[in-house]
Amino acid sequence: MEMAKTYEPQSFEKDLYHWWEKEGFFTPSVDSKKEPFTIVIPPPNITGQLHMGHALDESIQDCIIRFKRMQGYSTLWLPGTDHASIATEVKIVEQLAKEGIDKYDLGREKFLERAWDWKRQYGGRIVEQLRCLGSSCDWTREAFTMDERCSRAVKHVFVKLYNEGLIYQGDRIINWCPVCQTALSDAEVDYEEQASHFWHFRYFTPDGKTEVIFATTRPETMLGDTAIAVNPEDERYKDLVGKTVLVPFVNREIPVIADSYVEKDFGTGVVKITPAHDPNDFEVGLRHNLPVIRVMNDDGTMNSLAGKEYEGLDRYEARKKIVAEMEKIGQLVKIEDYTHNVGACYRCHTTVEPIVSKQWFVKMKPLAERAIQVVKDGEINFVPKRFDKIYFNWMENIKDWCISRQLWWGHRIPVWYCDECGEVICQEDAPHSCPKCNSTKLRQDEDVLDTWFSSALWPFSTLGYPEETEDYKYFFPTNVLVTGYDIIFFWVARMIFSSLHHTDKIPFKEVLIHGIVRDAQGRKMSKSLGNGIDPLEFIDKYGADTLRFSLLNGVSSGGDIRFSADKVEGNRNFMNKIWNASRFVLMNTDEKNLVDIFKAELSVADKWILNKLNMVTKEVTANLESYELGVAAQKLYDFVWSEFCDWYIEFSKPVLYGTDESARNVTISVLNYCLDKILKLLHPFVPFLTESIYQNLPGHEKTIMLAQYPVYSKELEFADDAETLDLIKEIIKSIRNAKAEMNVAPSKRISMFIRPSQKAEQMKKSVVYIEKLAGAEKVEFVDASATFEQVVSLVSAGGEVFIPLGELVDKQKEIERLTKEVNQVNSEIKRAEGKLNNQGFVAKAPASLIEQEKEKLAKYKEMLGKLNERIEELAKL
RNA sequence: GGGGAGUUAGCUCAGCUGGGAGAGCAUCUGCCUUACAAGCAGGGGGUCACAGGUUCGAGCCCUGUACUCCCCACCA
Repeated sequence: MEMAKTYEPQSFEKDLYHWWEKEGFFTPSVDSKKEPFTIVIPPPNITGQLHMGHALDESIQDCIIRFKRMQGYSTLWLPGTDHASIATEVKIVEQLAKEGIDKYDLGREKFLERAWDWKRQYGGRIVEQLRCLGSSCDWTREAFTMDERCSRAVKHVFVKLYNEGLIYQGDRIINWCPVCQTALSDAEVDYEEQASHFWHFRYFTPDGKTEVIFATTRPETMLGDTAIAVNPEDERYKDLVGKTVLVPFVNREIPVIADSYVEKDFGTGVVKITPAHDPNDFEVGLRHNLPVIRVMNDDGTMNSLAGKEYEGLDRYEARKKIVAEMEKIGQLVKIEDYTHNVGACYRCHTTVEPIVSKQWFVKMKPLAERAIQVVKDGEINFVPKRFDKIYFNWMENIKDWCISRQLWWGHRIPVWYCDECGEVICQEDAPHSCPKCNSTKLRQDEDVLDTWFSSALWPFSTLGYPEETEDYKYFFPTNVLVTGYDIIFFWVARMIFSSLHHTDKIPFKEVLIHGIVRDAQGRKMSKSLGNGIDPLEFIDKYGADTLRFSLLNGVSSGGDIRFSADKVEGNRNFMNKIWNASRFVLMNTDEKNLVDIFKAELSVADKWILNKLNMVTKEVTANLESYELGVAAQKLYDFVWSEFCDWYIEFSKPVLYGTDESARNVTISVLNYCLDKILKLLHPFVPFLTESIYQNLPGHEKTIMLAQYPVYSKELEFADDAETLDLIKEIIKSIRNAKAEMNVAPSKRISMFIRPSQKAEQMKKSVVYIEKLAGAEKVEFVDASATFEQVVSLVSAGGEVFIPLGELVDKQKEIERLTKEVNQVNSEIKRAEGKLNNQGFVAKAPASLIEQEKEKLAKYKEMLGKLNERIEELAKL
C-alpha cells in the first residue's frame, strides 16, 4: 500500500475502529489459563456530552487496557452510562417547561416515559463519542445504571442494608434544593462566598424589662426560633439562662438556654436557635429537647406557621419584610456587612435550605471502618499515595448518608406502606398484600435513590452481582479504577465500602487519580468562560491520536494538565514524524531481502539503536506498570524522534543508498525490526496511527492490538558498540558545531583529519557516517605523530578533528576559540579534582563513582593537553 | 479552623530510592540535504522561592519564612 505523504488521521480512524469492534478484539474471553485484567469505566451521565475531562479519563484507561491486552491478559474494559437522576430530571423538566408542561400535571408515569425517551435518544450519544476516541471497551457488556441487572443489584442491596438495620428513615435536617425540590447529600452541596449582612436584633423578656441582643444572617428563620442560646461560661448572660423571651410577630415565648456550641467571642455571644432550619441548631435542639418548627414550604416560600403576614412569601421577600418590621417595632439594632459561605445546589446553583424532613439514611460508621482499614493495609492503593489522606479524612468524619431524593427519575425505593395497619414492607419485588393484615392497600414510597447509590455498586453490579456469574467470578475484583480527584467522595469512597460490605471483597486494587484539564492559562474549562475545547471538533481536525497523546504526554498522576494549542501542534507533528519515518522504512523495504537480525552481522549503528530500543522497552514497560503514563509517553517521544529518526535513520542512509547489498539487507531489516517494536510500544497511546502503519509491515499479524508488547532482551545488549557510536556522534556534533560557528554552508563538504581518542579501528569502519552526517569528505585517520598547520582543531570525547580551511582561518580567532574551550575543560578538571581531593568523598562515596570521576579527570586532562598544544602551534605561526 | 499540593530557562512542565541542571514551545543563526518545512543543523538563556540544618556531596532529606493553588469544615 502506498502511504500518503503526510499524516491524515481522518482517512483511517473510523474504519479501523469499526473493524476492531466487528472482529471482536475488544471482547475478552473468560479463560482460566489467562490472568484477567479489568477496568470499569466511570459511567458518564446520559445527559453529558464528551468533554476534555472524559477524554483524559478514557485515554488513560484505554492506554492501560491496551497495554495489558498486549501483555497477554484477558482484559475487560467494561463501559456504560449513568442515569444521573437529578441531572437528567432537571433537563427533562426544562424540556417540558419549553412546551409549557408542568411536571406534576404530566404525572409520574408519563414523566418517566419522557425520561426513557430521552435516554434512548441521547444516552447513546456519549457512547458514540467514546468510540471516536478509540476506546477499546467491550461493548457487548455495556451497562446502564438503570438496566435490569443494575436495578436488581440496587434493590438487593437496599433490602439487605434495611434488614441489617443499616438503612433507616428519620426526621433529620438535610440540604434541600427549593428549585429541584429534593433533598441533597452533603457532597452535593457546593459552598460559595456571598456578600450579605449580619443583622443585629433584640428580643425582650415577656415583661419587657430585659433585652437580649443577637446577630443572624437569616432573619426570616426567626419565625421558627424555639430558643435563645448562650455559652454556659459566659458571665454576661448568666442571669438570663432559664428565663424566656418573646419572638415577635408569632408571639412565641422561648427559653434562654446554655450550650457550649455558642462561642462567647463571636457576635454578641448570643445565638437564636432554629432547629428546623439550621444543622447546628438542630443538634442543639436535640440536646435541649426543643420543639422543631418548620416555617418554610418545599419551594422556599414561608408556610402558615410563619404567620398570616408571611405565609406564601418567598424566603428572600420574607427576609426583607422581617427586617423592615423589626425596625418598625424598634427591635432592629444594627446591620453589618458580612461575607459568609452559603451552600448551593451542585446542579442548579440555587442556595440550599437546611430543612428538617423525613428521609432515608445509610448508617455510615459501621461501613466506614473496614473501608478505612483496607486502604491502611494497602489492599487498595491510591496512586499517587497522598490521596489516601483525603480519603481517610472524609471517612473518619463521615456522617450518615442521605439517600432519598424527591425525584421521579431513578431507582424507586423498594419500600411499601400498608394503609390499613401501617406496616412497612421492604423487599425487592412489589408485595401483593400486607404480610401483617393481608390488606392490598399498599403504597410504594414515593422517593428515588441518590444516583450515587447505584454508582456505588457499579464494579460488581455490572458483572452480575448478586448472582455469582462467570464474569463476576473471573473479572471481579477489578484491577484499577481511573478517575479524577473531584469524585473521590462521591464515588470512590462509596464503591469501597459498598463492595466490602456486599461482596466481602475490595472493588479494585488500585485507584489511579488524575486532575482536571485546564486551558492554556490554567483556568478550568467551563461553559460560562467559553474556554472549553470540544474533543470531537478537535478529533476532526487533528485526529484522536493527537488528542490522546496530547493528554497523556505530560499527565502526571494526581496533577491537572494544561491543554494548549502549542502543545497540540507539537504532538500532531510527532504523529507526522512517526508516519514519515515509517514511510521511509517501508519505501526502502523489499520483503524478500529481509534477514533475521539475531543472526545477521550487525553494524555498530545497528547495535547502537537496538541497544537503545531495548533499554527504552524496559523503561517504558516499567513506567506503564506503575501507571506513569506521562513519563512513558515522553520517553517514547524522545526515543523515536531524537534517537531513531535523528540518528539511526540518518546512519542507515549511506548503507541503504550504498552498494554493499548484504549490509543493506541487514540495515533494512533492523529498520523494520525497530519500526515494528516502536509501533507496538506506542500502540497503547496512539492506537489508530500505529495500527494503520502496522498493517503495512511485512509479516504483520492480524492486528497490532493483540500482538505481544515488546519485551526486554538480553541478546540485544550492546553496551560496547553503543559507546563507540556515541564517540562518533561526538565527533559529528563537533564538526557540525564548528561549521555553523564559522559560517560554512552546511552543504559544503570539507575534508579533514581525525585522530580518534580510542577504538580507532572501529571508528575507521564508521567513517561513512561522519562523511554523510557531518558533511565531510576525504576523511583521513591519523595517529599521534601527525602535526598540522593552518587548521581548525576540534577536541571532543571522540578525539581530535583537524580541518584545513586555508585562508579562511583567522589565527587570532582560532586561538580565542580554543582558549574558550580550555577554560571549559579547566573548570571540569577543577570540579573533578575538587571531588577527588576531598577526603570525605574518597572515604565515603561508592567506589564506582570514584572510579568514574578519575576516568573523567584523565580524559579532561588529555583534552587540555591537546588544546594547549594546538594553541602553542598556532602561536608559533 | 483543619488538611493537601506547589514555587526549576521567557512560557508549560519533567527530574525515580541524594552523586556533574532537562524537554517541548518561544527566541536567535544557517539550511527546500531524494521520510518528514507538520522538517533539518546549530546557538543563547537557570545563585532549582528565601534562610538555616543534616551529609564527603542537596533541585531532591529535615526545620523555618514568604507567596500561589486546591480540598474539607461552615461561628450564628
